[in-house]
Formats: sequence, C-alpha cells, structure tokens
Amino acid sequence: MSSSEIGRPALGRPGPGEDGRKAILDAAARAFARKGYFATSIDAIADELGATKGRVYHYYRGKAEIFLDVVVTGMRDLIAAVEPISARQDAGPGERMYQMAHLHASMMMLRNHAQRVSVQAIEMRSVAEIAIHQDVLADVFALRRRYEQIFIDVVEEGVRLGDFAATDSGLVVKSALGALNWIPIWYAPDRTPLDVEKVADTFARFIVNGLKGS
Amino acid sequence: MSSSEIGRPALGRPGPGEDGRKAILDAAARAFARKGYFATSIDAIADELGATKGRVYHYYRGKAEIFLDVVVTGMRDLIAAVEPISARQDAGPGERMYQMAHLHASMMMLRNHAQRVSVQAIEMRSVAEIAIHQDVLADVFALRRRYEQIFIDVVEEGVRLGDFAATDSGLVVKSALGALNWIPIWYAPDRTPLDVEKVADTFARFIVNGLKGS
DNA sequence: GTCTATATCGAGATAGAC
DNA sequence: GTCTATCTCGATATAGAC
Repeated sequence: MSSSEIGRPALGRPGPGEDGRKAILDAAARAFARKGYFATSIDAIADELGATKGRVYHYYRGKAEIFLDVVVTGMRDLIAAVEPISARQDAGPGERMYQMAHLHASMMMLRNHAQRVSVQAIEMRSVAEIAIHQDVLADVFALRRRYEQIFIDVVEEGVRLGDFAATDSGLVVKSALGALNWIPIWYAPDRTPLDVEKVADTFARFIVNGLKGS
Repeated sequence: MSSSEIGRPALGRPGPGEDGRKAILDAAARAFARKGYFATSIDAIADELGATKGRVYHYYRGKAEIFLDVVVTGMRDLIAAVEPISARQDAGPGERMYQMAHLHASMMMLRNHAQRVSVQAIEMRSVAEIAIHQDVLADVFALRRRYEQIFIDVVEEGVRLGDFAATDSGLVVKSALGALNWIPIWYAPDRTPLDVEKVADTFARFIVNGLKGS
C-alpha cells in the first residue's frame, strides 16, 4: 500500500492546507465526472471551484495528480464501506453478498461523481500523462485487486457451503462487479430520477440469484 | 434511423473509395481502443494505417467523424449478430437469453477493438467535438435503445411464461448488459489469455440464473 | 494563498505539390 | 489519392504581482 495510507493525501504538494485540497478534489470530481479527463481543463476545474488556475496549481502539480487523487479517494471510500460487511459473522454468504452488492450499487448512485471518475480511470492505464505516476497507479491496481478479492472470498465460501453453484469465482465476480460498475455510466441523478433503493435492491437480487444458480 | 442506413457509411466525405475508408476505420478502431479518443492523434491513426495524415483527411473531415463511424459500425455489427436470436421460435426465453448473452460476450472479446470504442462512446455525450454531430448521435442512441429493447422483450416474455422472476425488466436488462459491456474493460486478448468460450458460457449462465430467481 | 499575465507546445486541420 | 509543409489555437504549466 506504500504511498497511500489512510488519511494521507495520495498526491499533491506537501504541507498543510487539507481543506483547500479537499475543495479542489470535490470540484475536480464533479468536472471530471461531467466531461472526462481530457475534455476537462484546469480552467474548468477552477471555475467549478469558484477560483482561478493559480489556486489549483498551488495545491497540485498537475491535472494527472488531481485525477489520480480523486480516483484513490473514491476507491478507498468504496472499500471502507463494503469491506466490513464481508467479514460479518451473523449472516451467510448469500445475505452478505446481497448487502455488499446493495451498498456498492448505492455508492455508485449517491457518490456518483467520484465513482464515475474511478470507472474512467480503468481505461487510462496506457495514457502517458497518467502512466508516469507508476507509484500511485500501483496503489490503484492493488486497491482494485483487493476489492475483487473481497467478493471472491465470499463467493468461494458460498460455494463451499453449497449456497452458490460451483463456477469460476473470478469470472462470476467480474460479471457481478461489471453490472455494478456499469451503473455510473447510465445513472445520472438529474436525468434519471430513479429510486436509489429500488435500483440497488434489483441489482443485488439479480447478482445473488446469478450466483445461486438454478 | 435517417442517416445510418445499412451499407451506407454513417459519416465521411461522399464519393467512392469504400475500401480506403474501411482500412482507416480498422486502423482507427485499434488506435482508439488502445489509447482512447483524446489520447489518439490523427497522426497515430495514420501510423497504424501505414500512411500519413493526408490520407486520413482525404476520407474523413475530422477525428470525431472517424470515431463515430467506428462506433456506429460496431453497434450495427452487434445488433446484426444478436437480434436474429431473439426472434427464434424454436427456443424458450431462457435458452434464447443464454444464446444472446453468450454471443454478446463473444463479440466483446473477438471484436474487441470496435466494441471497446463503442463502450467509450457512451461517456462522450457531453464532449463538444462529439456533441456537434447531433444527427449521428441520435442514431447511436436509437441503436442502443433498440438493442436494449430486444433484451427487454425476451425478459418480459420469460416473466409472462413464468420462466423468469417478476421484476423491473428495464433494470435487470441494465444489470445484464452492464456485466457484458464491462468485458472489454478488463479483457485484453494479449494480457488475458482466457478461453473465450468459457468466459461467454460463465457470463451467460450467470445472467440467465439471475433472471430466473431462486 | 490567490490572482493575472505569459511562455510553450502538441495536435487538429488546411494548402498545395506530386 | 497521397504526401509534406504549415497555419492556428487551445490548454498546460509557470512567473511573478498583490
């Protein structure tokens, strides 16, 4: 996990000013979520913030750093929310998987900006500006692998207990997370006035049923 | 469907030279799939083609046009492959859904370049260069809606027949297509030496089970 | 810490030779 | 039809005033 301990900013210039950085992060998340990494200029982020470029460059060395900080923060939030559920002893794998999927789906809708940016990031491996930051990228990959493993462990426990049908656990987890990660791509809080709870419940039930088999 | 009748190029300068255009389309699909729309320069497309910018601009007015042509072509291919299955009379909804999902998954892997680009396109609605082409964008949306409707119809037939559990058919189709559309994001023919048939089968079974309920 | 210039440069697009 | 210049401009990033 090296450079991404909880609480420490993953990137950005050193020194204090945690609140200033946070405001930039939020503004950037909204801007990136709306237009994507390349179509979002630093000026656009500054506008969203109600400031000018100067402020942004005071806290961050460049656009790629801001982007990656949004991504890492979003992934940490997701893991911090979902991981505890996977370890609960009072529920079986089916019930835990339902709750994990339900919460993941909810986060995709309620924390839409940051999660949408995290999804974008997956396709940016090969972009030079981003690829430069090998260290942070390594953290991002590690976080993603760790998150997938949480789901894989629950699936395999379910298979052992006979609650889930036997299959390739890595692949079914990719199916399940694909369905969930796709949500930010079509869900837009303003254009799609859908009931968050209903969507989360439908997705979570679909996933658990898919794992149980027929 | 206006400007996108089958056989006619959706975009590009008028006149003959269908083969020249096709070669550009393939090269562009590979380049866009690798780096994404913005990180791919016209020079990079020309390189991939083994030519220079001049050739590209002879056939297309600009980068956005090439991109959208790749997208429309990819979506037409997908629909042309999957739609016939939905209409088959010799199989029930469960079996047809399995085959549709199986084929969709296979296309995501075997026609990886074009499909990866189509997935990218969904996030590009709001990008100015792309948004200019209202007419082609309308076609893209229509194609996507039509494709979703194919799946929705099969789901609703399955629910009527009691083969599938009753739910919001639009939402479960978004789950299913999310799982499938996510494939190009993690599947890379070179990095992921996975058995296409096995992946397609696992995904299709997961989806059909998810629809059947428990 | 925050702002207003401004340097710099990559890339889309065009003109015109061959 | 295909190429090689070349124009042009937007956006990153910096310098330095306040």
